[in-house]
Amino acid sequence: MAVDLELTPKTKRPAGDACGEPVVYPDVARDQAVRMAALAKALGDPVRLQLVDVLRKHAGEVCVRELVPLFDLSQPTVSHHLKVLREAGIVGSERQGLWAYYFVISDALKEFSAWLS
Amino acid sequence: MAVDLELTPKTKRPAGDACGEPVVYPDVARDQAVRMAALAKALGDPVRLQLVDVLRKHAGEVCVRELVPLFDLSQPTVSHHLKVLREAGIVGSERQGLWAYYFVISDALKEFSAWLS
DNA sequence: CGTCTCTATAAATGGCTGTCGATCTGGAAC
DNA sequence: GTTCCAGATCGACAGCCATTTATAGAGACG
Repeated sequence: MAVDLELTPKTKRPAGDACGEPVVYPDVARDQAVRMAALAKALGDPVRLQLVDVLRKHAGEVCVRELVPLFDLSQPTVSHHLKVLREAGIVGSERQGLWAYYFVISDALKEFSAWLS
Repeated sequence: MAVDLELTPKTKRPAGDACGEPVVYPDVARDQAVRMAALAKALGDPVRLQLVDVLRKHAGEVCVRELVPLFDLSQPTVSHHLKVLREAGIVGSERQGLWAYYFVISDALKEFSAWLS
């Protein structure tokens, strides 16, 4: 799950030696880094992180109207944050009549979580 | 490790019932959300995520001069990203003579990683 | 039909961010 | 000393972001 870079030989500098030629590794995972950074970016806001937290604990049970008063924000702002999470693939939503129920997509954070561990 | 919100009773709506009164939980962890979101934000850039990855694998072995050519970026930009990571508490640096060696602070991502799992 | 409720979108805005070139600092080597 | 080198900082600029108010859309209900 490591994110390798666009380097090549994977030599190791002798311990005492100073900083010299770039020690370079093959570019295996620039796109992986882009994927995971996109997830991290979506989680990089306290509101969205709390949204994900509450949705993980109450998947499919919470409608937007219940989420709004949890934050000192207007309804459109909460809707905006939910949209960011949706576009990041972290949450999904299901509309039932007048209400929209959100839930965390279970495997969305798997790759990122594994890398982080 | 859950991030609770500024809610109170922790009632659960009957399953069939529609979206009604806000179901509210005690505000236990707004600051925790702020902390973790700051970490996520710092990781929310592919360059920084790759920096953390390479530093995790080569802690204290890599100087900035070796990091720069890994990215299609100028030295000041890489230095800027390292600063962001430093201010987020994710990496530290030690200056040895002319070179600066960076390393990932081991416990920095622990809380976030645990929440994510 | 009209009206009310819940949610999403639009437009505007102030602030933050990623990037660069140029410059500064401090140590090494001559 | 002077010169060179690694790294950090500065100033500027373009693009993105979080927020708000206002509005639109879609379904329930009378």
